[in-house]
Amino acid sequence: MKISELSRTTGVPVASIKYFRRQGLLPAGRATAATLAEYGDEHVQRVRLIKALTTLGGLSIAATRDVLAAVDGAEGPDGTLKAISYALPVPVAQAPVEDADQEAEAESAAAADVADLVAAMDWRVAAASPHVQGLRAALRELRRLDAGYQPDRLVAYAELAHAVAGLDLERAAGFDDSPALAEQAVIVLALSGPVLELLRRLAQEDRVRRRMELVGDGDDLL
Amino acid sequence: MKISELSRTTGVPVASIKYFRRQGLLPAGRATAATLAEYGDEHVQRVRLIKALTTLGGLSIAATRDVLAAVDGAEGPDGTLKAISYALPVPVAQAPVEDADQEAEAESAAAADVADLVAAMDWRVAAASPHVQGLRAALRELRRLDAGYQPDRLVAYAELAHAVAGLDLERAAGFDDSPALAEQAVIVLALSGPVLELLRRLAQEDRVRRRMELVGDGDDLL
DNA sequence: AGTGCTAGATAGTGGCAGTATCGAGTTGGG
DNA sequence: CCCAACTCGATACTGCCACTATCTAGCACT
Repeated sequence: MKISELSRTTGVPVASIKYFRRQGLLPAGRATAATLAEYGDEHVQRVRLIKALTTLGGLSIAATRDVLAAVDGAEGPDGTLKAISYALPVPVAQAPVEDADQEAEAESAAAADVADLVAAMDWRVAAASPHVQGLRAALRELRRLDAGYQPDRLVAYAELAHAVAGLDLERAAGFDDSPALAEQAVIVLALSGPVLELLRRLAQEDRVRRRMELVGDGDDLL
Repeated sequence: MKISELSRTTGVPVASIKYFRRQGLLPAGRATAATLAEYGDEHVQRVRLIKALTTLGGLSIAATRDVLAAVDGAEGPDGTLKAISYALPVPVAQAPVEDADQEAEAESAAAADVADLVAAMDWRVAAASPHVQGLRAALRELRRLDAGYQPDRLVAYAELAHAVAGLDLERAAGFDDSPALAEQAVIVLALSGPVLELLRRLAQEDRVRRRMELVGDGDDLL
Protein backbone atom coordinates (compact mmCIF):
# COMPACT_ATOMS: atom_id res chain seq x y z
CA MET A 1 0.00 0.00 0.00
CA LYS A 2 1.30 3.45 -0.91
CA ILE A 3 1.29 6.35 1.48
CA SER A 4 -1.63 7.94 -0.28
CA GLU A 5 -3.68 4.80 0.31
CA LEU A 6 -2.58 4.69 3.93
CA SER A 7 -3.76 8.25 4.17
CA ARG A 8 -7.09 7.46 2.58
CA THR A 9 -7.91 4.44 4.71
CA THR A 10 -7.02 6.17 7.96
CA GLY A 11 -8.34 9.62 7.11
CA VAL A 12 -5.04 11.19 8.16
CA PRO A 13 -3.32 13.60 5.74
CA VAL A 14 -0.13 12.43 4.07
CA ALA A 15 1.79 15.32 5.58
CA SER A 16 0.72 14.26 9.07
CA ILE A 17 1.78 10.68 8.45
CA LYS A 18 5.20 11.91 7.38
CA TYR A 19 5.31 14.04 10.49
CA PHE A 20 4.57 11.03 12.68
CA ARG A 21 7.41 9.22 10.94
CA ARG A 22 9.83 12.02 11.67
CA GLN A 23 8.77 12.10 15.31
CA GLY A 24 9.42 8.41 15.64
CA LEU A 25 5.80 7.41 16.27
CA LEU A 26 5.53 5.35 13.14
CA PRO A 27 8.03 2.88 11.64
CA ALA A 28 9.13 3.50 8.08
CA GLY A 29 7.54 1.57 5.30
CA ARG A 30 9.46 -1.15 3.50
CA ALA A 31 11.43 0.79 0.90
CA THR A 32 11.02 -0.63 -2.58
CA ALA A 33 13.00 2.10 -4.28
CA ALA A 34 14.67 5.38 -3.42
CA THR A 35 11.40 7.23 -3.56
CA LEU A 36 8.87 4.52 -2.85
CA ALA A 37 7.88 2.49 0.16
CA GLU A 38 5.30 -0.13 0.94
CA TYR A 39 3.02 0.12 3.99
CA GLY A 40 0.97 -2.64 5.55
CA ASP A 41 -1.94 -3.24 7.89
CA GLU A 42 0.29 -2.69 10.89
CA HIS A 43 0.82 0.87 9.69
CA VAL A 44 -2.89 1.41 9.37
CA GLN A 45 -3.42 0.19 12.92
CA ARG A 46 -0.53 2.25 14.22
CA VAL A 47 -1.79 5.43 12.61
CA ARG A 48 -5.23 4.86 14.06
CA LEU A 49 -3.72 4.24 17.46
CA ILE A 50 -1.72 7.45 17.26
CA LYS A 51 -4.82 9.36 16.32
CA ALA A 52 -6.81 7.82 19.14
CA LEU A 53 -4.13 8.53 21.73
CA THR A 54 -3.75 12.14 20.69
CA THR A 55 -7.36 13.10 20.09
CA LEU A 56 -9.23 10.84 22.52
CA GLY A 57 -6.50 10.37 25.05
CA GLY A 58 -5.33 13.95 24.78
CA LEU A 59 -1.68 12.91 24.70
CA SER A 60 0.98 15.12 23.18
CA ILE A 61 3.15 13.79 20.40
CA ALA A 62 6.04 13.36 22.83
CA ALA A 63 3.89 11.45 25.33
CA THR A 64 2.52 9.30 22.55
CA ARG A 65 6.04 8.46 21.49
CA ASP A 66 6.90 7.35 25.02
CA VAL A 67 3.79 5.22 25.30
CA LEU A 68 4.37 3.58 21.94
CA ALA A 69 7.98 2.92 22.89
CA ALA A 70 6.67 1.08 25.94
CA VAL A 71 4.36 -0.88 23.68
CA ASP A 72 7.15 -1.85 21.32
CA GLY A 73 9.67 -2.60 24.02
CA ALA A 74 7.29 -4.88 25.86
CA GLU A 75 8.82 -7.68 27.90
CA GLY A 76 6.11 -9.95 29.18
CA PRO A 77 2.50 -8.98 29.88
CA ASP A 78 2.98 -7.58 33.39
CA GLY A 79 6.11 -5.64 32.53
CA THR A 80 4.26 -4.12 29.64
CA LEU A 81 1.42 -3.05 31.86
CA LYS A 82 3.79 -1.35 34.26
CA ALA A 83 5.73 0.36 31.48
CA ILE A 84 2.58 1.72 29.92
CA SER A 85 1.19 2.79 33.27
CA TYR A 86 4.30 4.85 33.92
CA ALA A 87 4.60 6.19 30.40
CA LEU A 88 1.15 7.72 30.49
CA PRO A 89 1.34 11.38 31.42
CA VAL A 90 -0.14 12.56 34.69
CA PRO A 91 -2.86 15.13 34.12
CA VAL A 92 -1.48 17.70 36.52
CA ALA A 93 1.37 20.12 36.20
CA GLN A 94 3.19 19.54 39.46
CA ALA A 95 4.76 22.90 40.15
CA PRO A 96 6.14 22.92 43.70
CA VAL A 97 5.35 26.66 44.00
CA GLU A 98 7.12 27.14 47.36
CA ASP A 99 5.78 30.50 48.34
CA ALA A 100 4.70 31.48 51.80
CA ASP A 101 4.38 29.40 54.95
CA GLN A 102 0.74 28.57 54.43
CA GLU A 103 1.77 26.99 51.16
CA ALA A 104 4.16 24.67 52.93
CA GLU A 105 1.36 23.82 55.32
CA ALA A 106 -1.00 22.94 52.47
CA GLU A 107 1.82 20.97 50.91
CA SER A 108 2.44 18.76 53.90
CA ALA A 109 -1.26 18.42 54.65
CA ALA A 110 -1.82 17.18 51.11
CA ALA A 111 1.07 14.75 51.48
CA ALA A 112 -0.49 13.45 54.66
CA ASP A 113 -3.85 13.08 52.94
CA VAL A 114 -2.26 10.95 50.25
CA ALA A 115 -0.39 8.83 52.76
CA ASP A 116 -3.56 8.26 54.79
CA LEU A 117 -5.49 7.36 51.69
CA VAL A 118 -2.92 4.88 50.49
CA ALA A 119 -2.82 3.31 53.92
CA ALA A 120 -6.61 3.14 54.15
CA MET A 121 -6.85 1.50 50.73
CA ASP A 122 -3.84 -0.71 51.38
CA TRP A 123 -2.46 0.29 48.02
CA ARG A 124 1.03 -0.63 47.01
CA VAL A 125 2.44 2.30 45.13
CA ALA A 126 5.91 3.76 44.83
CA ALA A 127 6.63 6.78 46.99
CA ALA A 128 8.20 8.40 43.94
CA SER A 129 5.33 7.44 41.64
CA PRO A 130 4.26 10.26 39.35
CA HIS A 131 0.68 9.47 40.27
CA VAL A 132 1.41 10.11 43.92
CA GLN A 133 3.13 13.37 43.06
CA GLY A 134 0.23 14.42 40.89
CA LEU A 135 -2.37 13.59 43.51
CA ARG A 136 -0.44 15.54 46.11
CA ALA A 137 -0.33 18.55 43.82
CA ALA A 138 -4.03 18.28 43.09
CA LEU A 139 -5.02 18.02 46.74
CA ARG A 140 -2.76 20.92 47.61
CA GLU A 141 -4.47 23.14 45.06
CA LEU A 142 -7.88 22.12 46.30
CA ARG A 143 -6.87 22.95 49.84
CA ARG A 144 -5.74 26.37 48.72
CA LEU A 145 -9.22 26.83 47.31
CA ASP A 146 -10.79 25.78 50.60
CA ALA A 147 -12.30 22.84 48.81
CA GLY A 148 -10.38 19.96 50.27
CA TYR A 149 -11.88 16.52 50.52
CA GLN A 150 -12.67 15.03 53.87
CA PRO A 151 -10.77 11.76 54.23
CA ASP A 152 -13.85 9.57 54.12
CA ARG A 153 -15.05 11.25 50.97
CA LEU A 154 -11.70 10.79 49.35
CA VAL A 155 -11.81 7.13 50.28
CA ALA A 156 -15.22 6.84 48.67
CA TYR A 157 -13.81 8.18 45.41
CA ALA A 158 -10.79 5.94 45.76
CA GLU A 159 -12.97 2.87 46.10
CA LEU A 160 -14.77 3.70 42.91
CA ALA A 161 -11.46 4.33 41.18
CA HIS A 162 -10.24 0.99 42.44
CA ALA A 163 -13.28 -0.70 40.96
CA VAL A 164 -12.70 0.99 37.61
CA ALA A 165 -9.06 -0.04 37.61
CA GLY A 166 -10.23 -3.56 38.31
CA LEU A 167 -12.41 -3.52 35.21
CA ASP A 168 -9.55 -2.09 33.16
CA LEU A 169 -6.97 -4.60 34.23
CA GLU A 170 -9.33 -7.49 33.84
CA ARG A 171 -9.95 -6.37 30.30
CA ALA A 172 -6.29 -5.73 29.53
CA ALA A 173 -5.33 -9.12 30.94
CA GLY A 174 -7.89 -10.75 28.68
CA PHE A 175 -5.58 -10.08 25.77
CA ASP A 176 -2.59 -11.73 27.42
CA ASP A 177 -1.81 -14.22 24.71
CA SER A 178 -2.71 -12.17 21.72
CA PRO A 179 0.15 -10.90 19.59
CA ALA A 180 -1.35 -7.44 19.92
CA LEU A 181 -1.37 -7.61 23.72
CA ALA A 182 0.54 -4.43 24.34
CA GLU A 183 -1.46 -2.50 21.83
CA GLN A 184 -4.78 -3.52 23.32
CA ALA A 185 -3.44 -2.86 26.79
CA VAL A 186 -2.47 0.67 25.91
CA ILE A 187 -5.90 1.24 24.45
CA VAL A 188 -7.56 0.07 27.62
CA LEU A 189 -5.25 1.87 30.02
CA ALA A 190 -5.01 5.14 28.13
CA LEU A 191 -8.47 5.49 26.71
CA SER A 192 -10.74 4.24 29.45
CA GLY A 193 -10.01 7.48 31.30
CA PRO A 194 -11.65 9.71 28.70
CA VAL A 195 -14.53 7.27 28.30
CA LEU A 196 -15.07 7.23 32.03
CA GLU A 197 -14.95 11.00 32.10
CA LEU A 198 -17.60 11.16 29.41
CA LEU A 199 -19.78 8.71 31.30
CA ARG A 200 -19.33 10.77 34.45
CA ARG A 201 -20.47 13.86 32.58
CA LEU A 202 -23.45 12.04 31.21
CA ALA A 203 -24.36 10.76 34.66
CA GLN A 204 -23.88 14.26 36.01
CA GLU A 205 -26.27 15.61 33.42
CA ASP A 206 -28.85 13.00 34.38
CA ARG A 207 -28.58 13.80 38.06
CA VAL A 208 -28.77 17.53 37.50
CA ARG A 209 -31.90 17.12 35.38
CA ARG A 210 -33.53 14.99 38.00
CA ARG A 211 -32.67 17.51 40.68
CA MET A 212 -34.25 20.24 38.64
CA GLU A 213 -37.33 18.12 38.18
CA LEU A 214 -37.81 19.95 34.94
CA VAL A 215 -37.37 16.85 32.94
CA GLY A 216 -38.79 18.22 29.71
CA ASP A 217 -36.97 21.50 29.88
CA GLY A 218 -37.35 22.15 26.17
CA ASP A 219 -34.70 19.64 25.24
CA ASP A 220 -35.37 16.42 23.40
CA LEU A 221 -34.30 13.55 25.54
CA LEU A 222 -32.55 10.32 24.76
CA MET B 1 -4.37 45.36 47.94
CA LYS B 2 -2.24 46.33 44.97
CA ILE B 3 -1.68 44.10 41.98
CA SER B 4 1.81 43.25 43.15
CA GLU B 5 0.40 41.97 46.43
CA LEU B 6 -2.28 40.03 44.61
CA SER B 7 0.51 38.52 42.58
CA ARG B 8 2.52 37.65 45.67
CA THR B 9 -0.29 36.00 47.61
CA THR B 10 -1.44 33.92 44.66
CA GLY B 11 1.96 33.15 43.21
CA VAL B 12 0.79 34.25 39.77
CA PRO B 13 2.92 36.79 37.84
CA VAL B 14 1.54 40.29 37.44
CA ALA B 15 1.64 39.98 33.68
CA SER B 16 -0.53 36.87 33.85
CA ILE B 17 -3.05 38.58 36.08
CA LYS B 18 -3.29 41.38 33.59
CA TYR B 19 -3.72 38.81 30.86
CA PHE B 20 -6.61 37.21 32.72
CA ARG B 21 -8.18 40.63 33.00
CA ARG B 22 -7.92 41.22 29.29
CA GLN B 23 -9.45 37.84 28.57
CA GLY B 24 -12.38 38.62 30.81
CA LEU B 25 -11.64 35.96 33.42
CA LEU B 26 -11.08 38.43 36.19
CA PRO B 27 -13.09 41.54 37.09
CA ALA B 28 -11.16 44.80 37.26
CA GLY B 29 -10.10 46.12 40.61
CA ARG B 30 -11.83 49.13 42.11
CA ALA B 31 -10.03 52.04 40.46
CA THR B 32 -8.80 54.60 42.95
CA ALA B 33 -7.00 56.67 40.33
CA ALA B 34 -6.14 56.59 36.68
CA THR B 35 -3.26 54.26 37.27
CA LEU B 36 -4.18 52.54 40.47
CA ALA B 37 -6.75 49.98 41.51
CA GLU B 38 -7.63 48.16 44.66
CA TYR B 39 -8.07 44.37 44.73
CA GLY B 40 -9.78 42.32 47.40
CA ASP B 41 -10.10 38.78 48.68
CA GLU B 42 -12.54 37.94 45.92
CA HIS B 43 -9.77 38.61 43.43
CA VAL B 44 -7.42 36.33 45.28
CA GLN B 45 -10.00 33.57 45.23
CA ARG B 46 -10.78 34.15 41.58
CA VAL B 47 -7.16 34.02 40.53
CA ARG B 48 -6.69 30.80 42.43
CA LEU B 49 -9.80 29.38 40.81
CA ILE B 50 -8.53 30.32 37.36
CA LYS B 51 -5.21 28.68 38.09
CA ALA B 52 -6.89 25.54 39.37
CA LEU B 53 -9.20 25.28 36.38
CA THR B 54 -6.41 25.74 33.86
CA THR B 55 -3.68 23.66 35.48
CA LEU B 56 -5.65 21.01 37.36
CA GLY B 57 -8.73 21.01 35.23
CA GLY B 58 -6.79 21.39 32.01
CA LEU B 59 -9.21 24.00 30.68
CA SER B 60 -8.19 26.49 28.04
CA ILE B 61 -8.49 30.19 28.75
CA ALA B 62 -11.58 30.36 26.55
CA ALA B 63 -13.24 27.42 28.30
CA THR B 64 -12.40 28.90 31.68
CA ARG B 65 -14.07 32.12 30.63
CA ASP B 66 -17.23 30.26 29.69
CA VAL B 67 -17.30 28.37 32.94
CA LEU B 68 -16.73 31.47 35.01
CA ALA B 69 -19.46 33.25 33.06
CA ALA B 70 -21.80 30.44 34.09
CA VAL B 71 -20.66 30.90 37.68
CA ASP B 72 -21.32 34.62 37.61
CA GLY B 73 -24.59 34.40 35.74
CA ALA B 74 -25.95 31.84 38.13
CA GLU B 75 -29.72 31.78 38.62
CA GLY B 76 -30.63 29.43 41.41
CA PRO B 77 -28.64 26.42 42.53
CA ASP B 78 -29.95 23.91 40.00
CA GLY B 79 -29.70 26.29 37.08
CA THR B 80 -26.14 26.97 38.06
CA LEU B 81 -25.35 23.30 38.10
CA LYS B 82 -26.78 22.82 34.65
CA ALA B 83 -25.01 25.87 33.25
CA ILE B 84 -21.67 24.72 34.61
CA SER B 85 -22.22 21.19 33.44
CA TYR B 86 -22.76 22.43 29.90
CA ALA B 87 -20.00 25.01 29.98
CA LEU B 88 -17.35 22.44 30.80
CA PRO B 89 -15.58 21.30 27.66
CA VAL B 90 -15.98 17.74 26.50
CA PRO B 91 -12.64 15.93 26.39
CA VAL B 92 -13.01 14.68 22.82
CA ALA B 93 -12.64 16.42 19.52
CA GLN B 94 -15.79 15.32 17.76
CA ALA B 95 -14.73 15.29 14.13
CA PRO B 96 -17.39 13.56 12.05
CA VAL B 97 -14.72 12.22 9.67
CA GLU B 98 -17.18 10.86 7.07
CA ASP B 99 -14.90 8.70 5.03
CA ALA B 100 -15.73 5.30 3.70
CA ASP B 101 -18.76 3.10 4.30
CA GLN B 102 -17.24 1.24 7.20
CA GLU B 103 -16.88 4.58 8.93
CA ALA B 104 -20.58 5.21 8.62
CA GLU B 105 -21.14 1.75 10.02
CA ALA B 106 -18.94 2.43 13.05
CA GLU B 107 -20.70 5.75 13.44
CA SER B 108 -24.19 4.30 13.64
CA ALA B 109 -23.04 1.37 15.75
CA ALA B 110 -21.56 3.80 18.25
CA ALA B 111 -24.77 5.80 18.25
CA ALA B 112 -26.71 2.64 18.96
CA ASP B 113 -24.31 1.76 21.79
CA VAL B 114 -24.94 5.11 23.40
CA ALA B 115 -28.69 4.83 23.00
CA ASP B 116 -28.69 1.36 24.53
CA LEU B 117 -26.56 2.51 27.41
CA VAL B 118 -28.75 5.47 28.18
CA ALA B 119 -31.80 3.26 28.07
CA ALA B 120 -30.20 0.64 30.29
CA MET B 121 -29.19 3.23 32.85
CA ASP B 122 -32.48 5.09 32.54
CA TRP B 123 -30.55 8.32 32.19
CA ARG B 124 -32.29 11.49 31.20
CA VAL B 125 -29.98 13.35 28.91
CA ALA B 126 -30.56 15.61 25.94
CA ALA B 127 -30.16 14.03 22.53
CA ALA B 128 -28.12 17.07 21.52
CA SER B 129 -26.01 17.02 24.69
CA PRO B 130 -22.31 17.55 24.03
CA HIS B 131 -21.61 14.64 26.35
CA VAL B 132 -23.65 12.33 24.16
CA GLN B 133 -21.85 13.58 21.07
CA GLY B 134 -18.51 13.09 22.73
CA LEU B 135 -19.28 9.60 23.91
CA ARG B 136 -20.45 8.65 20.44
CA ALA B 137 -17.20 9.94 18.97
CA ALA B 138 -15.15 8.08 21.57
CA LEU B 139 -16.93 4.78 21.03
CA ARG B 140 -16.64 5.18 17.28
CA GLU B 141 -12.87 5.58 17.52
CA LEU B 142 -12.59 2.59 19.80
CA ARG B 143 -14.58 0.52 17.34
CA ARG B 144 -12.24 1.55 14.56
CA LEU B 145 -9.41 0.23 16.72
CA ASP B 146 -11.26 -3.05 17.23
CA ALA B 147 -11.42 -2.27 20.91
CA GLY B 148 -15.09 -1.61 21.43
CA TYR B 149 -16.77 -2.25 24.73
CA GLN B 150 -19.27 -5.01 25.09
CA PRO B 151 -22.57 -3.54 26.28
CA ASP B 152 -22.45 -5.13 29.72
CA ARG B 153 -18.93 -3.86 30.27
CA LEU B 154 -19.94 -0.39 29.26
CA VAL B 155 -22.82 -0.55 31.70
CA ALA B 156 -20.42 -1.57 34.46
CA TYR B 157 -18.35 1.54 33.81
CA ALA B 158 -21.49 3.63 33.61
CA GLU B 159 -22.64 2.43 36.98
CA LEU B 160 -19.38 3.48 38.55
CA ALA B 161 -19.59 6.82 36.79
CA HIS B 162 -23.10 7.22 38.10
CA ALA B 163 -21.88 6.59 41.63
CA VAL B 164 -19.13 9.16 41.24
CA ALA B 165 -21.58 11.72 39.90
CA GLY B 166 -23.72 11.00 42.94
CA LEU B 167 -20.84 11.86 45.25
CA ASP B 168 -20.12 15.00 43.27
CA LEU B 169 -23.66 16.29 43.24
CA GLU B 170 -24.16 15.50 46.89
CA ARG B 171 -21.10 17.52 47.65
CA ALA B 172 -22.02 20.39 45.36
CA ALA B 173 -25.51 20.50 46.80
CA GLY B 174 -24.06 20.78 50.28
CA PHE B 175 -23.07 24.33 49.45
CA ASP B 176 -26.57 25.32 48.36
CA ASP B 177 -27.05 28.25 50.66
CA SER B 178 -23.55 29.57 50.71
CA PRO B 179 -22.85 32.79 48.86
CA ALA B 180 -20.04 30.98 47.09
CA LEU B 181 -22.32 28.18 45.91
CA ALA B 182 -21.51 28.49 42.26
CA GLU B 183 -17.82 28.70 42.90
CA GLN B 184 -17.74 25.60 45.03
CA ALA B 185 -19.96 23.83 42.53
CA VAL B 186 -17.60 24.54 39.70
CA ILE B 187 -14.72 23.27 41.77
CA VAL B 188 -16.50 20.03 42.47
CA LEU B 189 -17.81 19.51 38.96
CA ALA B 190 -14.68 20.54 37.09
CA LEU B 191 -11.94 19.26 39.34
CA SER B 192 -13.26 15.95 40.58
CA GLY B 193 -12.56 14.57 37.12
CA PRO B 194 -8.80 15.04 37.33
CA VAL B 195 -8.75 13.85 40.93
CA LEU B 196 -10.66 10.75 39.96
CA GLU B 197 -8.28 10.17 37.08
CA LEU B 198 -5.33 10.39 39.44
CA LEU B 199 -6.97 7.94 41.83
CA ARG B 200 -7.64 5.62 38.95
CA ARG B 201 -3.99 5.72 37.98
CA LEU B 202 -2.93 5.06 41.52
CA ALA B 203 -5.31 2.14 41.77
CA GLN B 204 -4.01 0.91 38.45
CA GLU B 205 -0.47 1.02 39.73
CA ASP B 206 -1.48 -0.96 42.81
CA ARG B 207 -3.21 -3.62 40.75
CA VAL B 208 -0.34 -3.93 38.33
CA ARG B 209 2.14 -4.34 41.18
CA ARG B 210 0.03 -7.01 42.77
CA ARG B 211 -0.27 -8.82 39.47
CA MET B 212 3.47 -8.79 39.09
CA GLU B 213 3.84 -10.14 42.61
CA LEU B 214 7.14 -8.35 42.66
CA VAL B 215 6.05 -6.09 45.43
CA GLY B 216 9.49 -4.86 46.36
CA ASP B 217 10.64 -4.30 42.84
CA GLY B 218 13.37 -1.91 43.89
CA ASP B 219 10.96 0.94 44.55
CA ASP B 220 10.24 2.34 47.96
CA LEU B 221 6.58 1.92 48.66
CA LEU B 222 4.04 4.18 50.29
C1' DA C 1 8.65 11.48 -23.09
C1' DG C 2 5.60 13.12 -20.09
C1' DT C 3 2.43 13.09 -16.28
C1' DG C 4 1.76 11.84 -11.69
C1' DC C 5 3.19 9.97 -7.74
C1' DT C 6 6.89 9.21 -3.99
C1' DA C 7 10.66 9.98 -0.31
C1' DG C 8 13.08 12.91 2.68
C1' DA C 9 14.51 17.50 4.09
C1' DT C 10 13.58 22.15 5.38
C1' DA C 11 10.82 25.90 6.16
C1' DG C 12 6.48 28.08 7.18
C1' DT C 13 1.73 28.53 9.49
C1' DG C 14 -1.72 29.29 13.03
C1' DG C 15 -3.24 28.97 17.59
C1' DC C 16 -2.42 29.47 22.34
C1' DA C 17 -0.68 31.19 26.70
C1' DG C 18 1.67 33.97 28.34
C1' DT C 19 5.63 37.82 28.70
C1' DA C 20 7.80 42.30 27.64
C1' DT C 21 7.75 46.93 26.65
C1' DC C 22 5.87 51.49 26.50
C1' DG C 23 3.74 55.98 27.54
C1' DA C 24 1.20 58.24 30.85
C1' DG C 25 -0.01 58.83 35.46
C1' DT C 26 0.52 58.27 40.89
C1' DT C 27 2.54 57.86 45.28
C1' DG C 28 5.47 57.52 49.26
C1' DG C 29 10.00 58.57 51.41
C1' DG C 30 13.54 62.03 52.07
C1' DC D 1 8.79 69.37 46.45
C1' DC D 2 11.16 65.80 43.93
C1' DC D 3 12.19 61.49 42.22
C1' DA D 4 12.46 56.55 42.27
C1' DA D 5 9.32 52.96 42.37
C1' DC D 6 5.22 51.54 41.25
C1' DT D 7 0.69 51.23 38.55
C1' DC D 8 -2.53 51.36 34.57
C1' DG D 9 -3.98 49.85 29.87
C1' DA D 10 -2.58 48.93 25.23
C1' DT D 11 0.28 46.75 21.94
C1' DA D 12 3.80 43.83 20.49
C1' DC D 13 6.63 40.04 20.99
C1' DT D 14 8.04 35.14 22.36
C1' DG D 15 8.06 30.11 22.69
C1' DC D 16 5.90 25.98 22.05
C1' DC D 17 3.27 22.80 19.54
C1' DA D 18 1.09 20.25 15.87
C1' DC D 19 0.86 20.29 11.84
C1' DT D 20 1.26 21.90 6.59
C1' DA D 21 3.64 23.47 2.43
C1' DT D 22 7.33 23.54 -0.58
C1' DC D 23 11.28 21.81 -2.71
C1' DT D 24 14.54 18.48 -4.87
C1' DA D 25 15.31 14.28 -6.74
C1' DG D 26 13.79 9.89 -8.20
C1' DC D 27 10.52 6.17 -9.86
C1' DA D 28 6.67 4.19 -12.93
C1' DC D 29 3.12 3.64 -15.81
C1' DT D 30 1.45 4.76 -20.60
